[in-house]
Amino acid sequence: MTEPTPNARQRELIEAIEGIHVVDAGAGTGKTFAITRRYANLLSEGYEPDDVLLVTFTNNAATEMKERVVARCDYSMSALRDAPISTFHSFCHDLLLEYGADAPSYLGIDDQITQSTQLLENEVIEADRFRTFLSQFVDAHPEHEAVFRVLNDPTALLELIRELAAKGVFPTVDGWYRDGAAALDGDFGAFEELFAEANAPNEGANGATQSNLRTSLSGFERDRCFLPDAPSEDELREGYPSIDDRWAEEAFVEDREALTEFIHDVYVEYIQFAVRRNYLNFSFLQLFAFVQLCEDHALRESIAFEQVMVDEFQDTSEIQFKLTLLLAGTDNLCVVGDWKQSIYGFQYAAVENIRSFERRLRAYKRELNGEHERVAFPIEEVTTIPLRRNYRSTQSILDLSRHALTVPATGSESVDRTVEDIDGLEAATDRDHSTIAAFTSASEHEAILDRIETIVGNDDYAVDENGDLRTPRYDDIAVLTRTRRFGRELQTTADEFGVPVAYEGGVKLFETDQAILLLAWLRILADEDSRRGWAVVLERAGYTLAEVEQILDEHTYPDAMDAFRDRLAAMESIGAIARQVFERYGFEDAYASSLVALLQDVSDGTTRNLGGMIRFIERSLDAEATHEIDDNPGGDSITVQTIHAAKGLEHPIVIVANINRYSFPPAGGGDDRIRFEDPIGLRQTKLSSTAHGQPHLYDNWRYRVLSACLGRDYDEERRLLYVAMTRAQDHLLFSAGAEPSPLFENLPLEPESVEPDLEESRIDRTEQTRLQVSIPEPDVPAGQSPHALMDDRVFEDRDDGRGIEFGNRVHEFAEQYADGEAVEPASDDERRVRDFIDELEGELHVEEDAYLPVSVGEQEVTISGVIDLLHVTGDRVEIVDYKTDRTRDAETEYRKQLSVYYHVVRQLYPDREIEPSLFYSGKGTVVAIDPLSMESLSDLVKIERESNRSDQGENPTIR
DNA sequence: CACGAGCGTGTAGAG
DNA sequence: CACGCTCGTG
Repeated sequence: MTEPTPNARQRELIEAIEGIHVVDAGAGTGKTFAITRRYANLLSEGYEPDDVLLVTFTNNAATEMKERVVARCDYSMSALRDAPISTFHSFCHDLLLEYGADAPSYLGIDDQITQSTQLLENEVIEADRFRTFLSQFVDAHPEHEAVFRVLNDPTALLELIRELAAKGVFPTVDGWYRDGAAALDGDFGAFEELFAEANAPNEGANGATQSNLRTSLSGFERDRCFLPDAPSEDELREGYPSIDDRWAEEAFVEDREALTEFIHDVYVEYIQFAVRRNYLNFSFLQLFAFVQLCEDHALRESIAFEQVMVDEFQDTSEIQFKLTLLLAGTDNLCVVGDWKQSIYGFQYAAVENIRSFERRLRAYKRELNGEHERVAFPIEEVTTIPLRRNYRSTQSILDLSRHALTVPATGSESVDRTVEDIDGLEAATDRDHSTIAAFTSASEHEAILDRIETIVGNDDYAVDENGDLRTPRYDDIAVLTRTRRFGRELQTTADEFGVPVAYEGGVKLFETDQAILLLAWLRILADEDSRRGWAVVLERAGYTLAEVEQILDEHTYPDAMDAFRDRLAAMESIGAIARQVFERYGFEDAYASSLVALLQDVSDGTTRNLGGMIRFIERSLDAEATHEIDDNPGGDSITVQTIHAAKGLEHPIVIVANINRYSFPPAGGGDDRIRFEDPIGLRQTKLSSTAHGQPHLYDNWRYRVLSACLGRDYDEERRLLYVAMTRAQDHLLFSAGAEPSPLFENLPLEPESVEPDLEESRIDRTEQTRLQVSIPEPDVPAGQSPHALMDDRVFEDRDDGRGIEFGNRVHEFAEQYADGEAVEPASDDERRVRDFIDELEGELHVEEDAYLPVSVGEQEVTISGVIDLLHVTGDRVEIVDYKTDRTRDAETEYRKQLSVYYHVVRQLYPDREIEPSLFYSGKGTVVAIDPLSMESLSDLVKIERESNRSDQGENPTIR
């Protein structure tokens, strides 16, 4: 894309090099473009890269900025490599390594930050260390027993520490840093206002009705057990239509000394624990950098930048705002953001940082200048530059998106803001060809896929490309979801129907097939839960449930698997084991390599602590840990991602999906028992007491009242919806299921109820480098392996063969050899296999799983098996099954097996000729097989099932 | 008809 | 824990 000419507002920003500027940069208004141009302009005005701090939200954004700056100025990439263009976290990291050795001393902690201090990025590992810390903490502090008993989830405590750190509340060894203690107490004045608001009478048809507060306190005692000092529901709700004002103070004022002490001790001792063990988490990085900059005046003054720019300011936390002020040596400060796109509240982003920029600026300057002048520059003059010209979407999309910010998120919520209060964006294009539509369906996944099939190739959904409209493709479409789960489900359904999908964003790495198999093998190796491990491994190999059970009961594991286990047992490191497992199963993808890297990292590369590793994986599963994985298969596929992941991106056609009750907004909230909330401060929802003789957890009635006043804020949900909508360039669709969310129903749309009909689109048009096979819905179909179809009488009295063991060895060799491993043939048969493989010129796929759905009457049955070798060339695909038989007696039975593979492979490679064949290793001959039709296979399954019904009972289902 | 009480329900996001 | 539904009452 050629760089456009900046518009008037953008030019104002680019050229405004002095003074404080708040850039209110709406979605798609060329923010990154303007920032990079401004940066380049600063350089051309004589600033050195070292004079200019540019803070970005992610490391990727930092790299992109650098690249774009390089394109605009005389500096090279290498000259800018060390320029301060980075995230807050990396900046703090660098600062601490260089100057922060003594930062802990300002909190009264003796240990130093050293060059070997590591940044601990993995949260599961940190949670692990925190648990270790906590158990020794409890032993050392019997006085905290009562508060500790209240905790249900120890990691929630770590979460609380992170929150306090992000809000600038730090402990010192014997108290709180600066005015941290005040924040913990909360602000009664501010609370009183919330109380009054919640307690104001409502207007009914015949005069005043009870206040929201009074309503929500009905059922005050339901499912609860309070201490005897709690008022009864009748006492509390005595007044009408409002409850008595005295309850504000009664509820707010509470003895929280034990709680505060507990949190203080856990907090400060955990910091000590971390520093002593040479690690810091993201939160402590900022905490120590802040403290160092605060206390070391000489350092602060020497670092102070002449120019500071902060991007995505709406997603900064309180501590980051303050860090910004400490790092700015002059009032040449420029923050860029859009409150409407603030969606990281759960990472403690404070939308007020940008919404109330000037108020916070004044408050923080005053606070930081308490006993020493740290922020010397004047802050009186703040210039706001609004960027309103949108280069992404059509006007109709932009007009609709404003409604997202005013839609009630629940049936009863009233939003005190109207569309007119929202600054609208103005489309740069005159063209408005947008289709804006909404649909609901009881089967939402299918309805979405159905709609996608309608869109692709349909000029009603033509998209703009350099000013011309063209026919839409799959890769023009993005499905954006609030929750990751829905995206993953959709991906599964799409695979099933052959709609090409690329899922982008965080992946729950430990829920992938790769990790599940690895975990299974680790369990087998460590002999912990080994039955579970074997079950997974055997099922994966295509054994039916009944077969698996038999093997498990009799411990008659297939020889090849036994041998493989022994091989793994000899491995030195977890990384080697993982690599070996993935190699065996043919996983050469991004998931596998990320897992190897991660596990290597976790185990410090050397130790082979299987039990520890199993627990790490289990806990990661439990914590639903996600990892960013670059797994874009390329090609023409739709994008599925969460709204969070889509931020900053754009797509020609956007489908905002799963706008359903309990999903968007998501239901519930944390059940953390110790919380820190503005303005009530630190609170516990449960109290431990022996009021009735026995120690017992009681509900805290005060918290119950306080939380009723706080209410729930759905602004962030609306902003998420806004972000989703403003990703769309040409067309914007909304989808919901059987129970749409109020967010969906209250948008000015006319939803259409649809009944998806995907029969016709069930054609596989995917052809990807990685072999992917569709696995049908798990609940209906029954599973079989191709061997079940075969008449095994032909195998019974064969003394010509050399037994299953020999066969397995040859297969094992063939697999390893085709994979390029350095293995030597140990028999004539293996030598013949080697020669055969050497002749093949195309791409080889080894041990591929094949799943074939077959309709038998009403039922869907899945036949699964493992293809020994696929040989793929430009125009054909050869399916090879090795046989060590000396005769061809069993060929009619093998034909059934190969037919199953044939139909699976045919779907994967629709444009190529498929050649199923047997390789007889005894003679080195290849025999082509004429595949059976689907109908014949279906009949075979039917016959096989009828003959088995008597002794098998219900057919087992597999997943 | 209007309001309030009682009850069943389902439970994220990401560096 | 807070939604929305249903049922009971004035």
